[in-house]
Amino acid sequence: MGITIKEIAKLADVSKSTVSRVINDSEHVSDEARKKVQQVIEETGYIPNSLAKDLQRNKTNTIGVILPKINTSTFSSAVEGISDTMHENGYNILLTNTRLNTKEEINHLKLLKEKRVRGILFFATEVTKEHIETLERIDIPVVILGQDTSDILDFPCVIHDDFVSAQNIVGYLVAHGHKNIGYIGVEEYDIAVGQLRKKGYEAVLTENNLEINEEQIYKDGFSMESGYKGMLEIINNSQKLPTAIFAATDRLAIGAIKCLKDKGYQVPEDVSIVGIGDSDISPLITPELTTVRYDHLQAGAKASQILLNYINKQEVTEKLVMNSQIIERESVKNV
Amino acid sequence: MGITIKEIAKLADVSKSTVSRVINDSEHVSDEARKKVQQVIEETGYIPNSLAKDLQRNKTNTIGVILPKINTSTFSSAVEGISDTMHENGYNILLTNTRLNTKEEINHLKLLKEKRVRGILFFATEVTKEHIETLERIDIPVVILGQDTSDILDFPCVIHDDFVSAQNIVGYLVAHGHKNIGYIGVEEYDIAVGQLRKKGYEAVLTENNLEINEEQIYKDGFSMESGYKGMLEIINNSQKLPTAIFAATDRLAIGAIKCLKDKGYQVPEDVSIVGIGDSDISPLITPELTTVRYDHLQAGAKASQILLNYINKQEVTEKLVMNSQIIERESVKNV
DNA sequence: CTGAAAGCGCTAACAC
DNA sequence: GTGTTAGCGCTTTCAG
Repeated sequence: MGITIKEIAKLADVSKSTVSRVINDSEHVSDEARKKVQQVIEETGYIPNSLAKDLQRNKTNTIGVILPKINTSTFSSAVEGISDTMHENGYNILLTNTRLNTKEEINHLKLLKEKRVRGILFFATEVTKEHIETLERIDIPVVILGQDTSDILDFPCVIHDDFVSAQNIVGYLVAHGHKNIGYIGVEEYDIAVGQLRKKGYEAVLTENNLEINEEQIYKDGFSMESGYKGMLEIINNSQKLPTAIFAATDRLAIGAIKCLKDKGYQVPEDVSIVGIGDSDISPLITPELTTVRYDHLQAGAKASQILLNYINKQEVTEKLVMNSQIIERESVKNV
Repeated sequence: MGITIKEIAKLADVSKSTVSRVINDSEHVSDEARKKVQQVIEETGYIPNSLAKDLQRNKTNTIGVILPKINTSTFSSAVEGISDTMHENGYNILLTNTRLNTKEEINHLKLLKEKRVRGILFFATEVTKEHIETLERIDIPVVILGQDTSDILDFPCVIHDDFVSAQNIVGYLVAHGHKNIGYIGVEEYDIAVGQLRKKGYEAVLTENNLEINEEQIYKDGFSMESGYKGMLEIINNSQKLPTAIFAATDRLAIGAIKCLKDKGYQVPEDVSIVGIGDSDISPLITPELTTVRYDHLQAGAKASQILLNYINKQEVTEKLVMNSQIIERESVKNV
């Protein structure tokens, strides 16, 4: 059963209250009593039960984190950032992984409420009516990461500006003389990655009076394989191969590069490629990938800070747009 | 404050017990009562407080995970595996990150005890007397990952056989004709990575009557930069460049490759390189890295299963050695 | 400075 | 089938 405060009290010949006081570093305890209690604690190896404490206090020091996947550099970096700043502030992290199953998110939200977490960091993909309803009901500070929910939800969010990033990097391609640019992205249920990045791409093409060629647009999942398959489709379906490809994520870009190599094309000599995200792999592949850097660790840290402020009823940034920058490497050539 | 079981009881015009029964899917509740209670719960959005429940039951369904870093493919994959199998079995994960600070481990252990986690998955690096003492005192099922603690600790562990893996991959180098093989590793306070892998390397050289050349041995941290620096040192200090390098981890190997390239050497034409770990980056770099595959996701899953058995007082594998295999890619040439 | 007592929200006998 | 009761281990008034 484990030893309790009551037994410590008995052994130290004081009351529970006194033991509680020394545990919680309260003043108003005589040195003598404190010493005795500490000694007993030391001897017995007593470790207080925070369930009881949290119940009584009606608050925990646990932060819930909901993410769709963990073994990916985006999320694990963000979690590292979260973990850093939460640890510094005395909070622990309860991790829940929806494994890309959006339906599960609602359950995870409820689970975290059951645990009475003090706040939630929610890596959102899509946000349905049911999400909104649950989020509002649970009455826990939440910060949304990765999706701009500022006009549908009354919670702070921290995002990268996907539309602008896509514009920038596609603009970079245009500036390098590319006029025929293909697109490999993900399904559009994902607002940030699926829709915004595609729209940024389209905006730049339209702006520059370049043709948007449907058979050079491909959308599927997030995996490297999707990137590979996308590139393959574009190769097979194109009358004329695009001179450049904008991939919505680095991972996709890497898959595409692999495909091009397999098919005997050279990157960037035959086809230039860019991505978004600056995955840790990107500088290591050949050619090193030109991309847009998103600092996920920093995003995690910032989001944590916002959540902390929220919890402490301080002023809160409603929408933090992380800035991003183009990282020029080797996968684009002038044309 | 949140709504409680008591209020649900009142609204549904039944007792707390009945509400508790329907929440916990107990039989012995009339359909009528159940329906009424469920309706009230639905209407109010009531979500039970698991702190109270866990306190009363004297058990939680959360598992503590202690790791030294999260944004690395080794750990995030392991956590993915853990998360998968724990989720399937109705457990949640409390993550604690020591950020490579070994001294912190003891505190994290205590913290998890406070939270009364049901079991702990502990990614160990070194295991000191204090560790042992704490581990034994907290009286919680623990499974150790990454270090063979079978003769000092009475807890199950799951490991990769680092000695044998190192032997195998260095043997592979020897089989390809290499006689002058350098080593880039990590400090030896880390038993598995620092000591065992080095010993495996030395064993093979000795066995084959090859010279162990101290200026071609370098030890430092785990980062890519360490690999780079290590390679640089070896280049600078060697009378004659080794024909092959065994790096204790893929990350180190990748750093070393980068250095070689920067210095104008070709891999594997000038120097062959191998690593251990099969990081997800390894097949993507140029040249693709020949290495030993460790399946960390699987290791996480297996360790979880062992922990679960331990918790349920079923029989437990005391020491699970995950097998590993050489993945032949492009970074080694015959000499 | 210290102890007694009440109670956090819930479960689990035990009666009815 | 259902309600009553007694805590789980702790904090927190409130007296003394």
